[in-house]
Amino acid sequence: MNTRPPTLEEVAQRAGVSTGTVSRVINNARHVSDKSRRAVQSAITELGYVPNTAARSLATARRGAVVLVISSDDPALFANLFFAEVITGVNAVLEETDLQLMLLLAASARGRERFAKVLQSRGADGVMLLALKENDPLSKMAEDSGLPAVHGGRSLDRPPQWYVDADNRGGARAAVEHLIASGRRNIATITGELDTHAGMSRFMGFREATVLAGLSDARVAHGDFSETSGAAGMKLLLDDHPDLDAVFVASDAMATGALSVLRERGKRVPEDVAVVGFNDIVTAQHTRPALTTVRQPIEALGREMTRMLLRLLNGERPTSLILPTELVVRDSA
Amino acid sequence: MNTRPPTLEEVAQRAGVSTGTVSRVINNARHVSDKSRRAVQSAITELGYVPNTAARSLATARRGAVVLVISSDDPALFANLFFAEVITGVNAVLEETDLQLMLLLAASARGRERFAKVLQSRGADGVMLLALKENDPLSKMAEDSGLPAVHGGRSLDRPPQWYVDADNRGGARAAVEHLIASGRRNIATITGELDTHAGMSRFMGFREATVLAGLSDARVAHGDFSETSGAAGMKLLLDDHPDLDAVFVASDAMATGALSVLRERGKRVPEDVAVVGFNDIVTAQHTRPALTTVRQPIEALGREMTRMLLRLLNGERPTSLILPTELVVRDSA
DNA sequence: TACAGTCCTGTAAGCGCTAACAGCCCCACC
DNA sequence: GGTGGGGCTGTTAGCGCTTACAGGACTGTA
Repeated sequence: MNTRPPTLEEVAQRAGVSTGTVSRVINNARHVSDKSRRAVQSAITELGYVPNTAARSLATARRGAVVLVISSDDPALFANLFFAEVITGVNAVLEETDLQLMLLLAASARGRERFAKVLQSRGADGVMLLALKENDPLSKMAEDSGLPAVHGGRSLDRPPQWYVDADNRGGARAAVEHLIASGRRNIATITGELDTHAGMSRFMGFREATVLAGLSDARVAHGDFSETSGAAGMKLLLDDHPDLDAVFVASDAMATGALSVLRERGKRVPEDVAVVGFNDIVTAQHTRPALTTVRQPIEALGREMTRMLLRLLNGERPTSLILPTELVVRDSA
Repeated sequence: MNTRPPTLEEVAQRAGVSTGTVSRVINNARHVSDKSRRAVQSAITELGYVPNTAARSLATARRGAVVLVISSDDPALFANLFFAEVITGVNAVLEETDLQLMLLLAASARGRERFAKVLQSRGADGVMLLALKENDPLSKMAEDSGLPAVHGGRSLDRPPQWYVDADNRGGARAAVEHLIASGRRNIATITGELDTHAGMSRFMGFREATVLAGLSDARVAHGDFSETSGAAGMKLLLDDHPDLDAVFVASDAMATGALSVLRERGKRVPEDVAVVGFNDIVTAQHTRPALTTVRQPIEALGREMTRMLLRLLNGERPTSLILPTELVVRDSA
């Protein structure tokens, strides 16, 4: 549709210097006189020259892009705006560089193939992986490729070398300590899937807080993070431990389920039973009563993953990060 | 970290053919004997060869990527999972091709600069633009670049050549007709910003439905899509038109505000006043009562934008699309 | 047998950039 | 006045692929 964009060579001609010099100016390398530099710069603006990414990539073997891979097809991942917030964080850091962001949803087999292609064809300089399940093949693929890779979250089996994660354990502990501080003594929990790092960590946090306070950690029901499993867990707990006066629920979705069971059973929240959730999903403030919960710093997760990847690309060896969580006190506890 | 990936030339050597032939096999062009083809294919799998994207881009002047640009920094855009859904749709279509998705948040000045760079450096083969405001500079930038560009949504001033939009007018009309069908006669509306295409279309839909039914279209309050403006609008309406028995609200956020005002004023929903929103944001099903609203096909929007862009890249001239909306009947009307 | 027409294949010239290399000039120092 | 060492610059060989172009090997036809 358009005329061909100007090339570096044309800039060189117009500026009356060689291509080498133009290249030096563009990459602001040393050994360029002020005179040449000025000549080149004005030639560049006059021509509206912008370096061709492909040519540069080919010559430098650097791609100028990183890829963010989202593995989970779990709609719950989206339900708390996780996705949008992570990307906002990633973008904020990348804006300061000249790296582009590529996005890949790799839940399907086709998506995994495409990821493999990107890896093999060196289509990106680095990888950020999000929402992997246990033993997710993507993790191994990334590792095998030899590209710098940063993970969001950890898996239980084999923690990745570089990751950023939220402090699930500390968050859970803070939640339970809040319950204790408000006078609760018979505290129960509904756990998430214990074969996930997050699920297990939140459970450990619960145990830590109760045991440290000299309370029982025996009121436990196991869920899978879903709303229905939260409801089921709450029923079990009420049947087995009718004396409970508080419950720490390992996800807001489960907490929503728990709240409706409590309502059915005629328990007042928080008077009879206090409830704390985890995640601060968008609907948490719209439940009745509004849900007290633990918020994860999701945008910061995106930011820090990106910063870590940049360091890796830069040849440094950063250390993995655990980001603090925050207790959001509303009405349910 | 790794040994250099195999090149096309190495494949050629191993297969005992020339690089030209290998290239033909890869791009499955004609004029390759079965024998050569097989030889090449097995060499490829043995070596684990994947074409280098940068080299191919340089040679073909095609980038193998399209960019999705999100302009708005409005968190409301995210609040209904708009973002995630669009991307899911885009990704679904892109998966069938070998195009990669680049993502750019271009709300900031820096973001706009980066967008310009992508455009100028031919960093992508095509563009999808989302959530533009009126007179958004991005729109003009895309146009000037000459790259194929598809818009999600329209602006009032100058509709883009290729766009996909939701049927705001039809959705509004269906909402109001639902109110009429359930016996309401004194129907009000709270509009969105009337300098946006969506805001104006929804208002037009309201007027169309009321006028066609021989009802008054005079009960109007103006809002800006936000929750507080919805509350303010509802107050005005109740003051000016105490006889109203239904209200069509041009966004769910505003509807949420309206609901709380109605509650304050002791109006029962839907008995005294029926309420219909627009967007079907995630919280709509958690309001009290659950909000009847108009759902936009957001994932389909992403899909269709992408399909349209593919056609454009393919040299065809598709026609712009208006996607149907759907009334989701819950408890508020 | 000669000829044109098909297929297939190899060769090589780019695509637009970077970076190593080699020169040049100029200055400082002895 | 000779020597050495910078700083600057031009030249050029790639980076790994695609794609004319120019054959060569066949086939079918005259």
